[in-house]
Amino acid sequence: MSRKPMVRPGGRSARVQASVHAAVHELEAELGREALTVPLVATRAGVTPSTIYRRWGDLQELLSDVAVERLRPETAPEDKGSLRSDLQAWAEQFLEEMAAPTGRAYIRDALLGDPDGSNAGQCSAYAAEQIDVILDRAANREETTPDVETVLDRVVAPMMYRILFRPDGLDTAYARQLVAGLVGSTDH
Amino acid sequence: MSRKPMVRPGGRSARVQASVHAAVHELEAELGREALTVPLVATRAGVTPSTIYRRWGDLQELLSDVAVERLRPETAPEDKGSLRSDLQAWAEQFLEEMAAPTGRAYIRDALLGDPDGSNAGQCSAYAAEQIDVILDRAANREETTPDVETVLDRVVAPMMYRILFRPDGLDTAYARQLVAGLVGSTDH
DNA sequence: CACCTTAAAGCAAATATGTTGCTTCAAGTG
DNA sequence: CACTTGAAGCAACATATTTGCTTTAAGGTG
Repeated sequence: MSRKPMVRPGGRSARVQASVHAAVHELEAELGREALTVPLVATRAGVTPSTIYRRWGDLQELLSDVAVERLRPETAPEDKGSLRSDLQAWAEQFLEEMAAPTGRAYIRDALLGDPDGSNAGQCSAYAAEQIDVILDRAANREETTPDVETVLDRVVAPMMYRILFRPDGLDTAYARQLVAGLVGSTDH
Repeated sequence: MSRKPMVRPGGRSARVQASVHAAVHELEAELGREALTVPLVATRAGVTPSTIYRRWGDLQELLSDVAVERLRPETAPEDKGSLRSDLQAWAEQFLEEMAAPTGRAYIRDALLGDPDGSNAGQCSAYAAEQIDVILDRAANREETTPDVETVLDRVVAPMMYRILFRPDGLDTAYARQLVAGLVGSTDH
């Protein structure tokens, strides 16, 4: 981790980090992502620009941090009673969130200001965690389950690919179809 | 297409575009991608910075253009005699090129400076074209073939996902395995 | 082939952003 | 309650970006 926080918790650094993140959120909401600049964020956060430059390097790395924070899932995936329906529900929600303009912007930001790939890795880890929960549940029900890597390849990757490279005509049916293709061919 | 060329071909604009692109290539080779700035590129290209700002908007959009140009495949995929071996050879080469540091940088650039997604779409279109050639050939041999979308989902997307989100431990075996999984389950 | 028309390029001044050395502050340590 | 130390503030400086206006040359017209 190049320049990341590693904050003395509770101290001044922590307060600065919090107010900078908050400023980004506010300004994104008020002016839109395009209008953000480091000096602007700094002013809103009540901090000098050089503080931001020294801690984050540049706007992209800051936005990348904020984006990853926002991409962290907030709730465990819902229990729908079977592997297939759990996965479908999760995939549909994932696609809905990520394919929306806001979601796409966060993904791009997370990827962009990420010299060493750690933020991108974090995003993938979040998805893997959620899938893990679903697969564990299925295993406890004695269902046959694919492994996490396979779900990433067959469900998450295609959705992400389309979100990033071919953003048109994505809908929840696509997510269902991917899951059906996987679970259908796995548990015969 | 927001601000793109739309050049009177052969005219001054075309020369400027060519010399700017050339300058980017030279400077990337000499100083590395990190060191590029608009004024630097402008000077090398023998052009004023405002020309670049007006035509491309900013450095990222310029680099995105250049990156897409470089991601264009140069040769048709090799004919290895069967769908499976054609796809495996193509996928291996694709993964090798794209997972290398240079390739990763181009993909990132292409995605990043791409407000409307047209450059990213172009990348995907390149892959689709190559796959199309392979599938046509296979169809002429009377092989059973998946459609292009399926190959994108099952082969290209997983490779891209890992390149972008989990760049570690990628090798050509992974590409082979993806193709085997697809062709195995398709032409039984 | 001279003469318009019109995008696009050049130029330069004004503005905004990013960088750096040095000073000051305050959280944790003995 | 000093003392140490990483992080923040400040200010001067260096670069990069934007903008209004002028000039150039490509392509069309009579």
